[in-house]
Amino acid sequence: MCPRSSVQFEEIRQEKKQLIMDVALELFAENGFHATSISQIAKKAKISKGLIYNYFESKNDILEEITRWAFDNIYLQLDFNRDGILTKDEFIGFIKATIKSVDENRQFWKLYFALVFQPQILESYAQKYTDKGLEIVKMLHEFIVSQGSTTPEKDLVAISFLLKGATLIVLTSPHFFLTNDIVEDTIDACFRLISNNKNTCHHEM
Amino acid sequence: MCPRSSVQFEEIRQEKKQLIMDVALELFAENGFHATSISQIAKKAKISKGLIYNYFESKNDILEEITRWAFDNIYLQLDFNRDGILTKDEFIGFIKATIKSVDENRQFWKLYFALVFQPQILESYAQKYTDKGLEIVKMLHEFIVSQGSTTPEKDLVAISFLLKGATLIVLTSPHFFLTNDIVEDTIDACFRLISNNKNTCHHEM
Amino acid sequence: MCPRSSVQFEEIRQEKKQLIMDVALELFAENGFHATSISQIAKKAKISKGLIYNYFESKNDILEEITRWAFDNIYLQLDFNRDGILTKDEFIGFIKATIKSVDENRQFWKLYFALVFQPQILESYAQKYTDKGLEIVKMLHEFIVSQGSTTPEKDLVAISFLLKGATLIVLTSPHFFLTNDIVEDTIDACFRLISNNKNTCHHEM
Amino acid sequence: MCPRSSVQFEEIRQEKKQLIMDVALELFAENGFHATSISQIAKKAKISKGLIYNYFESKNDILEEITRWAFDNIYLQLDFNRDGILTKDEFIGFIKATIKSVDENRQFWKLYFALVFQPQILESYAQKYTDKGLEIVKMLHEFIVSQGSTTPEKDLVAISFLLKGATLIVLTSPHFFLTNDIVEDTIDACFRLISNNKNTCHHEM
DNA sequence: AATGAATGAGACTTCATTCAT
DNA sequence: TATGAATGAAGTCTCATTCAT
Repeated sequence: MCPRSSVQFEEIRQEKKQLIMDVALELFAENGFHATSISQIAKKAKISKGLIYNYFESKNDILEEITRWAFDNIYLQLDFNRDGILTKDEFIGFIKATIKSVDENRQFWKLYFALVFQPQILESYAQKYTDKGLEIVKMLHEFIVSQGSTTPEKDLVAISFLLKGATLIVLTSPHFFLTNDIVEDTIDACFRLISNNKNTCHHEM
Repeated sequence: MCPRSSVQFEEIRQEKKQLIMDVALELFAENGFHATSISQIAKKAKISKGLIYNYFESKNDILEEITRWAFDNIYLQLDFNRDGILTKDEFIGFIKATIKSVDENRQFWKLYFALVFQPQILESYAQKYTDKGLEIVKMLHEFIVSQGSTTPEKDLVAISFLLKGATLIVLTSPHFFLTNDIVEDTIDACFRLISNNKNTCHHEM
Repeated sequence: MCPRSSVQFEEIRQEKKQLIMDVALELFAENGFHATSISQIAKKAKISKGLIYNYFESKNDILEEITRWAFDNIYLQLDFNRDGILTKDEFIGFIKATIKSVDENRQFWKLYFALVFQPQILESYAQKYTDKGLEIVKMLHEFIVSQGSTTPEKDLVAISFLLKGATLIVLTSPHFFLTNDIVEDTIDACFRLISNNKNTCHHEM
Repeated sequence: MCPRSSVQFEEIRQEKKQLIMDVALELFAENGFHATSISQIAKKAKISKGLIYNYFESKNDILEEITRWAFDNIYLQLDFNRDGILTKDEFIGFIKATIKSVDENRQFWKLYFALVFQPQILESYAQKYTDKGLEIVKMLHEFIVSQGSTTPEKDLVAISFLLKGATLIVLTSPHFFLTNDIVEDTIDACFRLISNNKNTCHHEM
């Protein structure tokens, strides 16, 4: 049974690799990168330690591949701006998708925030994340302007905070809030901010 | 050749202990708890590894003491609700103080967020943090109601998100924003949200 | 290039584990548990320190496994009382076996006495040893009675002392006595004590 | 109060030294030499660690001094053979004194046996102990002969075993036996052995 | 005489990684 | 492809000992 000959090798490889990444993501997200050992991953994936090194060069490489994969499959999907201009529905869709993504890919997003706070773990993707972030910001800015806001910069900042805060809450307090409520409240607040500044109030600090 | 007095010893102890905690906080915040070794702390503090164990029972104990200390000296100060009711100025002061605190105690707050995402590292303080958090939420809710908001729950959620998002931005993107701007924009957005529900705008400072 | 079969692995494990236990017993017996380091064991066994932890959970675990093993393979054999009653030959066999066992398993018995004097090192087996000891005492008592002794309690005590003393001498002064002489003298003394109470002497072998 | 000038220094020194030795003996006997730390000794003696090194050169030195002291004050007293010949009463007194000494100096004798089993801890006194032991053996032999034993060698061996076993029991099972009973039984057995061999029985092995 | 802060060697233990099979 | 025994560096922690005061 030992020397297998078949053309499905590549398929098996891909499945094994994905299995390892899935398990590793779960453990990294739950316990942190440094607190997760190769042994743990191997045991949970029900394979040997050695096999992992058949698919990945190092423990760090697992993290990098997870990040690359998640970046392509999760982060990149957060883009509704196909034609460069966001309609109102697209904006709503974007907010909704972002928060739902966090809810559904909890593990990745926990890892994402961990990496944001300890950027030296994985320097290679910092720039990629930043670029994508700027792109989103630009997209939002254009939308706010298109909605007739007279203080688009202020609104952009506030909406960014709102969204960031919302995702954080989804991640850290899932038992306190329903995701749907969070989505609704966030969208609602966004529009109240945009529409409100047509008769904005000034106060100094 | 008299031995040092116990007062002298106590002084030395306090100074050295604080030194270790300062250095450890810096490294924990920068690299994470697990990625920071006792050796690194010792080297950076310019003392021997062994000495650290004269002051702390374990690496975990260092973290606990840092957390305890920071909790008492940083987190607890974020409370302007001395009499149970927040005035408008106190609310503004609270927002301002929160964001400034994050800006000024960047290291602690990075550690705080890391611990939020890996709560198993330090279980002892989770409850304390949660309790404090709930207290703040209650305080904010009362303020929003006192301001005549017709949708206080919605506003509370939105303001919580705003504040959380703002602190996160202060921590992670200090080069993109001026803290003063963040403070101003956050306060501004808060009031726009609250006042928006009344369809009027008459808050002065 | 097939992987080893699990049978092969099991073989390797058993051999290596026994090697470590043999070496550790030797060093524990010679230098004491606390004075023996994992490094010493590894060096003497010609393996790496790390490998030891592939087989044992801790240094204490090595001691426990040695003790468990020795208990089953050495201590438990000191029982000739298969049917609950000791014949004269069985008694002689028991004395002989006990002393020979000490002579042949010098290392274990040195460790045994060390543990008797520092019971806190290994609390798990104290009870087991005690139970076995009481069983032996009971067996001896019955034998002495069966031999018609008029002072079985006195004889039991004396014979216990004799045997304990004999084993101690075998352990500590092997160069002063021949084991065979010790065996003979001990048996001789036992019977002299028993028969003395009857003022007769008629035991053959 | 610091620079004291007095002639009682030497007295204080002796008292302190004895205090340290007492505490150290207690801990060594209870936990073993290696498992006892200088810190423990200092704490239990209510002095500082540093002070110990004012009186002893090293941890090993403490052990040596304890052993020297105990040898002179405990072990050496086990000698009733003032004039080279042991009377019957002196023999009884010797047995009694030996067992009582073990009972009363439990800590030292536990340490003694620990050192017997791990002689490399303290090589300097091994010879001294051995010499003393041989002297006692010689004394006993002469007594046995003087009592008219026809098999003095056999008796000597048996009595040695008896005594060794008795001391061991006193040390390890103090709750099972009354020391007085042990003394009585041991003396009784000794004389039964000596007197019995006037009509000894032969059996082969 | 007395203190305890400070050191550094070395203890136990973990773990990423290699390698023979 | 797959295994897990094996390694060795590095981590946490302990402790005998030194030393300034």
